[in-house]
Amino acid sequence: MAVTIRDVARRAGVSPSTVSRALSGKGRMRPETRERIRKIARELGFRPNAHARGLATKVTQCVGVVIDARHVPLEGSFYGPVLEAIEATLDAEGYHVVFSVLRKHRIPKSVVEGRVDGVLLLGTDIGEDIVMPLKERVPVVLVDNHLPQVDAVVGDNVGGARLAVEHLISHGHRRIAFIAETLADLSFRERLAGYLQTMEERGMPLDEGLIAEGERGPWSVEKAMRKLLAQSPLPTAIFAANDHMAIGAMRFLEEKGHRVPEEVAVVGFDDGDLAPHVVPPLTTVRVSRGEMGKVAAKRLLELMRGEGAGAQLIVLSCELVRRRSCGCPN
Amino acid sequence: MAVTIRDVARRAGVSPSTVSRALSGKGRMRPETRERIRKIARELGFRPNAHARGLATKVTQCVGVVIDARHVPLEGSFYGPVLEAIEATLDAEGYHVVFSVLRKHRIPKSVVEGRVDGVLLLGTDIGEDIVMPLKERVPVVLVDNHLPQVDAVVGDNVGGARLAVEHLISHGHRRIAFIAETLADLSFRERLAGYLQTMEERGMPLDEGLIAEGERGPWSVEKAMRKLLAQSPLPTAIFAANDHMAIGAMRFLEEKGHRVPEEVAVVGFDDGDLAPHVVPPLTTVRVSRGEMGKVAAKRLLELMRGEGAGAQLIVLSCELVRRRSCGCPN
DNA sequence: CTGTTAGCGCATTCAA
DNA sequence: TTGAATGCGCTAACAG
Repeated sequence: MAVTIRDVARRAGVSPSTVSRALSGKGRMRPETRERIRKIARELGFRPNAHARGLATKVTQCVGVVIDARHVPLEGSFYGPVLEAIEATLDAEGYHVVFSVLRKHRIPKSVVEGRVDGVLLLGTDIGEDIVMPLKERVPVVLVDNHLPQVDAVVGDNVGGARLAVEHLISHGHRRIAFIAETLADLSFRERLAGYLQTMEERGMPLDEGLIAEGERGPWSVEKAMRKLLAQSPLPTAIFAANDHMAIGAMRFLEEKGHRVPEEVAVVGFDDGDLAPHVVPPLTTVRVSRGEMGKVAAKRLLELMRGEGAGAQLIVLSCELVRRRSCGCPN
Repeated sequence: MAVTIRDVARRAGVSPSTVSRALSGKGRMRPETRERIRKIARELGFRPNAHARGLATKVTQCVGVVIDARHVPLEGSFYGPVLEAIEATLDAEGYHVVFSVLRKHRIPKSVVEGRVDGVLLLGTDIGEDIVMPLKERVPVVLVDNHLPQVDAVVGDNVGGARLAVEHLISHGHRRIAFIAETLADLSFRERLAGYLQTMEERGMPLDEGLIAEGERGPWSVEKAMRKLLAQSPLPTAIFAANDHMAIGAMRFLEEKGHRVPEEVAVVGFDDGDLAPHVVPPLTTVRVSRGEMGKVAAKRLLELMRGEGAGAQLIVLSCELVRRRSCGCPN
């Protein structure tokens, strides 16, 4: 059996509650006794039992990090670095991370069992049906997604898309297409909006035929690209809603004998692990995933401390990473 | 306040202890009362409080998954899919995953605070200094690493290396080099052993100059490759201890004007996310990371149930994934 | 400033 | 088969 607060108390000749106070730092007491007790606790190797403490205080010192199942099968998942940053930030404040995957849209066990003081929800496609019930029990911060009245941190999808499209325009392109796996995802719709705005502002030809949606699953790129290649004249550039689509598009173009970027330039979004390694290296929009995790964790910390009234939406700005697929040299 | 066992008891007209029995399934009781109580509990939306239960039973229903810090900064980390498989396996058994990163070789807080019933340690480089203290408190399973007297699941590094080298030999190569970031890692030493064995058995020229170790950090590939390129004649093939080294080697060779695989064939190890996407696509040795996580989780489950006396080492066999960097067509 | 008392919610004796 | 009593280890009122 591990050493308890009573052992320490006995050894120090005081009561358990005094030990509790000495260790927690709450309430006033003679500094010298406090120090003496702390020293004894250290010597005895005392470790507060998390369950006992949780039972008494109703705080767990744990936060749930739940990832939408839709994002996990993808290797090189976008969220790995986010998770790492979250863990680092939370660990520094003495919190633990309870990691889980959101399956079948059932609200996470960790929350219903009262195992966590707050929740970070990662995924672009988590709806109110799941967020609202959670939010009634613990503070919630959405990552890479947002909903009215809920705290969230997201990348600047609209701004990032503008960067991409502006860049393509600066290369002299006018017929610029947009492709996405789906427009069901909020992020992708926002990127489309950025595309649309920029095209319109810059007086580019806006054409239904230049906007193609794929579908979930392996044939997504195929479907979207077939539509684009049916256009004439062909678009001279493609802005894809994420790297995955962009890379798929490059492969497809190559197969059909179109050269990238000479005939068709391509820009992606995410700056995932693959981007620098594909051929040609992919120009893409980056939002720092580590920053995203860190900021989200910090916001949740505030919420759990009862600070920060009123939901806030934190938008992280994006940058364009120029590589070769857009037509930039070297 | 959430509904407790007492609420259910009151509603059912029985005592709290009866409810506890009904819900836990332990101890005999009239099946109809059991059902009646369970039904009421369901209606009331009763959720056992994890802390109370943990305090009473000393089981947490949590397992710690800790990843060596050395592996986390790498994007596209090898362990993402392992983590996912672990979570899925454990979740199915009602366990929660407490995720953390092993920093500065300090034994994880989650364990010292008694928050977990068992621990999965991921990382090739975790030593006895950290494993042994942990093992005294809870069952431990090592993943991708092994130590005497400790349960572990690993890929068959030796066998995998043999596969790679045999394949290169079958392409007609004789001067086959081996490179690794470091030989401090057990996995890499095992891969070297597999290389050595195969070369010797097949009567290939074994040459100190064909074995190059890099160093931790960005210059690793550079250092190892310089050594190889100083040889004459040059090796005609390179077996790299992991994909990272293999890809680096390909870039280096390309820069120096050597064509892969025509002049120098390259085979990696891991089959990470990048392998199919680099140019030429990398031939590499795969050990299923999902399987690794699943098997490790299952073993830990056994251990936590008190089954499985005596440490066991579970070796997962590898397969060679043939792509183009080895000289295979298409 | 410190000790006493009384739970937190559940599981588990032991009686009935 | 069921209920009452007790304790898991800690915190928090309230006295002293």
